[in-house]
Amino acid sequence: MVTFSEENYLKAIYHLSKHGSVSVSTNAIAQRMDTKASSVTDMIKKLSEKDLVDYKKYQGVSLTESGRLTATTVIRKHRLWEVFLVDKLNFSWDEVHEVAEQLEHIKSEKLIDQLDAFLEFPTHDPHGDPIPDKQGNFKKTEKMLLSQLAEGETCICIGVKDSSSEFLQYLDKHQIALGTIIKVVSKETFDESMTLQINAEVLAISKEVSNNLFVKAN
Amino acid sequence: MVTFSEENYLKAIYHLSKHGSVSVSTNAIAQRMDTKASSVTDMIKKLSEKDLVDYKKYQGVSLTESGRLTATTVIRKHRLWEVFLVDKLNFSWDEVHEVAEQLEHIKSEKLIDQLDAFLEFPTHDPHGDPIPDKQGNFKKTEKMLLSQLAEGETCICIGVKDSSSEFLQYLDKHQIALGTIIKVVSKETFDESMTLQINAEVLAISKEVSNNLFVKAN
DNA sequence: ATAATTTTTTAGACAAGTCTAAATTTTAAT
DNA sequence: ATTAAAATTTAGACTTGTCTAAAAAATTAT
Repeated sequence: MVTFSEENYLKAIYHLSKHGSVSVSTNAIAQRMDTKASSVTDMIKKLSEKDLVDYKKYQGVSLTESGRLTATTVIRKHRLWEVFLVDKLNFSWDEVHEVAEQLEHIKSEKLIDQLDAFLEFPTHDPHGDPIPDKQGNFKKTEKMLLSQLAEGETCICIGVKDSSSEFLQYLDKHQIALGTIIKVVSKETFDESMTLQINAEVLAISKEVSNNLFVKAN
Repeated sequence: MVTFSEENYLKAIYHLSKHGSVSVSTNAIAQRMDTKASSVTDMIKKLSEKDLVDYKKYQGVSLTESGRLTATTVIRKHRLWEVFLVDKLNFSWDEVHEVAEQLEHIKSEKLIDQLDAFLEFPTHDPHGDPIPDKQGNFKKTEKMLLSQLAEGETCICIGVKDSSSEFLQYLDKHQIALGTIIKVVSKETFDESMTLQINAEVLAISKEVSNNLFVKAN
């Protein structure tokens, strides 16, 4: 039995860890969940006890396979309910979040399976975020160059085409690493330059950069 | 802010007190909620503090107007969700309760208003129980048992008294569902059996069946 | 490399909701 | 009207999830 609170922590860890890959700091979780670091430590211990996260003191946490599945199931439920609220109950896209935060914790596999069918197996929620399947898989998004993205799209850095040390140093300097989430804020047509948002920072890049960075669309 | 637990207590008190009129004993609540009398006393104090019940030590509790409205709102939500589960998500009558017990606590006035409209303002849940309006008023129901009808009368199936899965499966097998129109073709006095017309079919039933099917005379 | 700062954890506390066991009040029985 | 039985409440404890304040570890800066 996973409690509401535990589900919320797992969801937060999932989001902070870019789909459960990297490990997440106590403070990051506390900030995201608007709670205290000490509360996070307490909860992490419980999650660890239940084998939902891997945890070593002072080393941050990461989701176990079981924790990841729990998190994606909650996200799946949240997004399916959002579709329901918008498509069937005439909610506007900005009203759904609060209610979906409650509905996502309802426990019934049949409920969510039937809801999925009733909504005709939607692939994205009203905010455009993808809805994972029952196994927690998001539809395969393939490797592409950053330059291929359109304005507003978000992606994850998964590699470089040019692996010269100059380029790598450039990336390092601008805090772009493997797993970094990059959002394309704007894109100029005439020189193919872009403005990116990386964490809280804004960065302008040339086409030489965007043509040499492999990303995975979100 | 009323908690899930408080809502469950108010609902129990409402049901035990026949629509909030008479006062209810601690033990009766404990028995219905499958909890201990001491826990009930503790909770009653909290509810009394919040002016949801009137309470004098050793004298039992009764709902205040505010408590009654909270209780009927929960019952309204429960029953609307049951209709949703059966009508839209293909749940059978006997599967809905557990899930509705969770859904009834979701807090959103808009959600329940829109759900009501989406379901086209149902007056009864799948068990034939009436759905109160927003003010907590139940529509005067002419609900009766099929066995009370005379030969030649027609009615609409609105619910079951016996909700065992055996009975529900029997009904299912013979194409009797919510909203099914039933005509009493003949009625035997000696064993109270009946012959019904359902759609184009004719069906003979025993008094065990007619005594457990709620209908609304047409 | 040591000191200063930040992050994380621990210790101890609190509210909600529950429990057991004991005390108190009410009700029923003689 | 007393006594026995039943119902109810109190007292003290436990769990979950949170907090503050202090201690410990890790990181950063000098």
